[in-house]
Amino acid sequence: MRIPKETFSYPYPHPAVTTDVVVFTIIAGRLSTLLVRRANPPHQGEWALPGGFLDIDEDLDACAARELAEETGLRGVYLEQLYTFGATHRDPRERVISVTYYALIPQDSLATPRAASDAAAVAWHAFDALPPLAFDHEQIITMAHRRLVAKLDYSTIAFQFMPETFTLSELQCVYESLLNQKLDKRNFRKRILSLDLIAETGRSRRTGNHRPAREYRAKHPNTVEIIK
Amino acid sequence: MRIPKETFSYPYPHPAVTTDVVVFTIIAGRLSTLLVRRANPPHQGEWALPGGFLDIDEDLDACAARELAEETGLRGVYLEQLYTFGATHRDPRERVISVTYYALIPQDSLATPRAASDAAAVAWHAFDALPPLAFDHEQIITMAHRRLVAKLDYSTIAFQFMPETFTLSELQCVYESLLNQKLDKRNFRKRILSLDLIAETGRSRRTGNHRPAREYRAKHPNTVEIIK
DNA sequence: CCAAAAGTGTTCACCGTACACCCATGA
DNA sequence: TCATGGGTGTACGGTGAACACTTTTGG
Repeated sequence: MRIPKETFSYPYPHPAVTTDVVVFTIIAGRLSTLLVRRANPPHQGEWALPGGFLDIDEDLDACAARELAEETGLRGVYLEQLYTFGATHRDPRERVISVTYYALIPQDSLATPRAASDAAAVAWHAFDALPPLAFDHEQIITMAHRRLVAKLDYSTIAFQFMPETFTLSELQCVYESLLNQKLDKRNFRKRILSLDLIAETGRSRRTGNHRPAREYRAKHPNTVEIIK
Repeated sequence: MRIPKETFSYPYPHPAVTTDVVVFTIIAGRLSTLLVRRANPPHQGEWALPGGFLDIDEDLDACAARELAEETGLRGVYLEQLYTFGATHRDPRERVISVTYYALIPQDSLATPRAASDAAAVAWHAFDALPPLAFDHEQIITMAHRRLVAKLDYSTIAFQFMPETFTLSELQCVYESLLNQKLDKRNFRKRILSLDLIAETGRSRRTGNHRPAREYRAKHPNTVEIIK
């Protein structure tokens, strides 16, 4: 028995629209990205960005947030539109316009990626050891990384990688991972504290055979401020 | 006699995709934007950004460049993707995703805007005296302006407003229009010359009852460099 | 008492800012 | 000779970069 398929008709051709999300976090001190292994053609078996088709009555931001939630279970994280990719043959099936986003999630958060229906697997990959990627997704990740690094020194975007409480050494470690260089401890602390954006919790962290570190929290955890 | 209309069908609904372009220039020392008066509903008779539907086999950048050329006759000008707007009811006809761009064209260039088929009129409007705009186009222009101003102090984007040759006073005037504040002449010249991005042509401009100004040209007229 | 990371100040070079007068030309 | 915009140098303060030792804890 054949079920008659519903179709949607237009007087001129329409492209498909998707959102794809570059999800960054820091795992064991290394910048990492969430990738899904494609279950279906095209590019079956290759790694790709999480993403999917826009529902016809869904806002773009909502679509990206939904894709992110489906893959990681996380809600309320930092999500920002990156760029829109629309080269004519970037997807062999049909014309696809991809509105891309990037998301930052706190380091070592219990983000347990779960494979969605159309993915064979989901996994974190270190940014400096990415596998070959489907479609134009390598280009997208490269652009996301450049944007992230650029925002480091005129915004407080790095705080989005921190859990509720953290130490200055942990924060410095995040900056060092992103910039891929060592920073001077005294200058770093001076600069961060002068921003007046974090406060001591009064507690301290004991994490080994050494002096405990003071614990801090962001004063405005849900906002990214532009500096200067 | 009825001509049978061709239609295009899809198994799930597709949004329409347009590009809209915020065209900036400087006219008589004032930042100005190109607007078209809509000939058809919706928002008939209101001012809107130039733009139109993406051809199914046309790259996004090409679509924006084509719209720009159709309205102004200009080719090869600076064009950069701005943001993608896709709120569900931003267009009452159907779901429309707008990939927006902004363009910068040299001041007082002979850009003779000509009304395209779907526009009743085309005109330059001073940025600080814009009329009410159709759709969400005011929001788009506001974002374009913020981006432009932000890029002023970490890139050489302002050179895109200059014709082939120009004087330092003209360049300073462009900065002052965009920043909406007066700048110190000596500091401005020192800063610009230290970038080593412009060269004297050897000629000078005589434009009144006063000392003629030295004429300069950009060393790399078609590139926007990031400073620092 | 030893190992390991936390915490702390000063010096210097460079850059952005403030500021006022002479120059070349046309009328 | 006068009106008009073109063209020039210096002094100061603030910010970013370089740099080494003491403190606190657990084992």
